[in-house]
This record gives sequence, structure tokens and C-alpha cells, in this order.
Amino acid sequence: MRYWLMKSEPSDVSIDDLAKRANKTIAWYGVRNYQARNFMRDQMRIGDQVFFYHSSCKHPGIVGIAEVCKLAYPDTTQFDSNNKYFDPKATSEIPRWFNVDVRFVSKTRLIDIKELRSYPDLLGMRILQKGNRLSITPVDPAEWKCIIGIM
DNA sequence: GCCAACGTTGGC
DNA sequence: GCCAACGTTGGC
Repeated sequence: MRYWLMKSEPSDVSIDDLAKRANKTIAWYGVRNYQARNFMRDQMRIGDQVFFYHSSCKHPGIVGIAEVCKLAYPDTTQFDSNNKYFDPKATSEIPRWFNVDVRFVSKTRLIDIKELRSYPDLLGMRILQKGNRLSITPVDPAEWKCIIGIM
């Protein structure tokens, strides 16, 4: 089982939105970066644990835990010309973008980026590197354990 | 709203 | 296949 950190803009989908959904589940649609796509498509397995991270907002940081509950399949938004994630180069025969489904596990207190930076054991996290923009990043087990420990 | 960092695009 | 230009991300 692997651990991940997945960013979402709370104005789009927040941890509360996830908790309120039917089955507490949502498709992680809208990823348009190949590296992040590959993580979902090639590496994520059912049961993988996810830190749910709020980004591009007033209080960026980890706000909850989710888990992968469905393996990657084509992101339906790529085929919808009315959707902002529409990709004219994608076809149902050759889809370009994939997403997993994630299920709500729990809310946590906000662990903001400043606090994350305050723990030496976490300084290697991808999310803390300058210029990092990847919306999905692996979290190593020691880092996961450390963060769970401070919750 | 600024702007550094980075991924993608497209002309050559 | 290089690389400049461009668009986007995301913390601040």
C-alpha cells in the first residue's frame, strides 16, 4: 500500500464537499499533468491512503484523509466540450487523462504548510520544495507516520 | 495581485 | 530535437 498527497482547491472540491457526497466518494477529475496522471494510472491501488490538501486558498495545508477506492479509468471530463477540462485531442478510443476515485476517511485539524516546514523529518517532502506544482505526489511511509503522529 | 518556477507548445 | 514564448500553478 502506498501513501499520497493530493491537492484540491477547496473552491472546487473541499474536504467537506467530499464528506457530503454520496458514498463519500468522488472521481479525481481534472488532472492535466502527465506525471500526476501516471501516478494515478500506474501506481495507485485500492486502499492507498491519501492526505487531502487544500491549495490555492487562504489556509493551504492538509485537512483530511481519504483513500483510493477505484482504480484509474478515463476521466470523463476530457470528452465533454462544455467542460473546462475538455481536451480536443482525447478520444474514447485513445483517452489521454485518467482518474481514480477516492473516498473520504476523516477530517483532521489543519496542518498548514508552515507547520509542515517546521518538522525536519518532513523537509524532503515534494510539496515543500520550491516551485513544486505537482498536484499529486507520493508520500513516503516515514513522512506519513510523522504527520499522523502530529495530528 | 505578484511573480518564481515549471510544463507545454510550436516554429525552426 | 532545440529552445523561446507562453500559460498555469500556488504560496505569499
